[in-house]
Amino acid sequence: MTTLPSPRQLRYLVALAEHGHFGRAASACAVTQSTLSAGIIALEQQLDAALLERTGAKRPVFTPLGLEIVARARTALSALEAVAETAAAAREPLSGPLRLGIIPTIGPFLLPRLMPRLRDRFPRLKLWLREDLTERLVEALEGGRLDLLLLALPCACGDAETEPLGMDPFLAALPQDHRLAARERVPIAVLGSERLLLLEDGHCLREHALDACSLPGAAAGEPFAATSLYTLIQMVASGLGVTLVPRLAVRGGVLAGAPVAVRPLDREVGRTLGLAWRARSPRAAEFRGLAPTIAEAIAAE
Amino acid sequence: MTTLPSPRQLRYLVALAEHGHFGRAASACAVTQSTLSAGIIALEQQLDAALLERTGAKRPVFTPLGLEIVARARTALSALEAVAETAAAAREPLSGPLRLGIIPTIGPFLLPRLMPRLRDRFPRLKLWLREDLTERLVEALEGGRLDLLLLALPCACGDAETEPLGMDPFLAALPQDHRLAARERVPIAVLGSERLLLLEDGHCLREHALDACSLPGAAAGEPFAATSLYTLIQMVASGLGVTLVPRLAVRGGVLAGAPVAVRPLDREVGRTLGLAWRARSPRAAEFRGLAPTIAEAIAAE
DNA sequence: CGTAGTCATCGGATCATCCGATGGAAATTT
DNA sequence: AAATTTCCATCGGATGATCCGATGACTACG
Repeated sequence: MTTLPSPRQLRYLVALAEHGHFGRAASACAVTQSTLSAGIIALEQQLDAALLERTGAKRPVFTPLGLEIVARARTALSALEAVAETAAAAREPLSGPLRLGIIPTIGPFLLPRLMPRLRDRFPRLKLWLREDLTERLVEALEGGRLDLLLLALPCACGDAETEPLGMDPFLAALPQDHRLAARERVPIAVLGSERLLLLEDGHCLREHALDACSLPGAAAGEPFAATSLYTLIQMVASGLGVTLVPRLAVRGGVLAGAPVAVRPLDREVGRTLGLAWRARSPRAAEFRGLAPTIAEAIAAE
Repeated sequence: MTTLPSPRQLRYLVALAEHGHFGRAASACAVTQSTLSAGIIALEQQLDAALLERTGAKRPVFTPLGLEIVARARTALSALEAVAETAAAAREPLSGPLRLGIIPTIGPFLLPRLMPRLRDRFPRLKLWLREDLTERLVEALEGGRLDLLLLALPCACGDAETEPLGMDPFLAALPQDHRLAARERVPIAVLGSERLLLLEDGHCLREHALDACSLPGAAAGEPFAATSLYTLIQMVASGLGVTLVPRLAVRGGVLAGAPVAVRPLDREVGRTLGLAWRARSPRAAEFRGLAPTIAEAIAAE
């Protein structure tokens, strides 16, 4: 059985790598510079490895091995944190800080109904919200800067674990005087011959809507891409074309009195909303426990 | 910044889970029972979590949370070990114990040429060999019981990292008096109408050979599956049918004087031999350094 | 009722870690 | 060129964590 490096010393090393300065790294660890310096030296002795180039340079310079060790130290430290977090999560589930990422085509429309429910059922939960495109949210999730994502499935979310929450059907949004507005339901087939407006690239809603209509991506005229669902609706109201909006957004008030008619499609298509989290997160069980409440908010009128 | 659990106490906990007995776990950790007991209690207090059911039972019983914590403690400990191992590997690369798994259609034929080369170039390397089917080797690799695999690609080796070492072409093996033995090269197309003998299920060589001939798996008569390349050759010698053998095995002496003719095929097909290791292994760089030597042994006459 | 087995607790010794002060080298200023 | 500043390494002494051996408490079993 080999002797394991001390987590404290690993923390010193990681802090030193982050700050590039003994003194600042020391105060970040709430110890004196001498302690941190001695800790690094002791670590180098225990590992029998040169981590820093001791050339008397102004700033500490890491050897290649040193950088490698720093990377492994980071993962070891977060694995240790996971032990403590698992215990903390079991102590009082669904409490404490939770960093939630939401895509822009869900957030503004769902949160007004979701937040009161969450405050009601999990009063000790402290939600930190961040709204961004799927791709960036997934990056932040994998980087550990977010704990949980609320987005539209399927998505390229790597090795994250996902849980579907419910269907969000698409509705056709038309200018009020459009000839199709007279019909009870809009056939998907005719959309291909209309001027179909979409969100700009990067919004998953764009791809999901095209998929739903079985249209190729190129069919969408690029100059008419909107930057948000609100502006998209305004464009429809101006008679520039038609679009698909998620029912969630309509219920969330995206129309806001604009002269736009929404009609169901002749075949129910839509997107599936879902949660995503790091598969190895100590709080995975908690997140699953959150799902019913969110699903309820999605299904609510 | 949260307070991290002590690795020592985590080790106590894991040992207790493994031995199910305070005294034996303690001696496994080279401490007294009292130390281990106190360590577990201190860990429970620091985590503020009940890990054991303290019912005065004969054997320690873990709570569900306790088992979860044990699992996370294991990964945290191995992450810490990885730090130390990275330093050790950098100190003297390609030395120390290396647990190598090899599939049966490579091992007996390559090792006689490989081992002297390894002893020559890496005299401090201590090889532990295990021969088994691909599937079990991959299991052992992921379970940490093996460090490195030598097998035929492509294989379902999960998230392991692989490095190709070289091509091992297939040759047709025929009874010496077989009519095809008179030809310089054997056309792949005619093999479908011959009685094709293969290794039994589980050997990757079986699938790779069928793939090479673009034959469906069902085409192989099950009653004629052999358990090793040696017995397969004996079956060919007895006139039961024909087969494909890797050139590596022929050069390794699999024929052993049997009345069997080997002929190249009309199109060069074969399998790719390669190495596989856990992507996060601290010794990944070492393993890559091993590849040229093995490739040389494969390519050698 | 006594014995064996097992885990928890206690007192005292030991060792790792920490801090403040100081040393010494390089960069910067005067 | 000398003085000053900045920065990292080292030292001595205080503190706290960890360890051990002995002992206590509980259960199981004959």
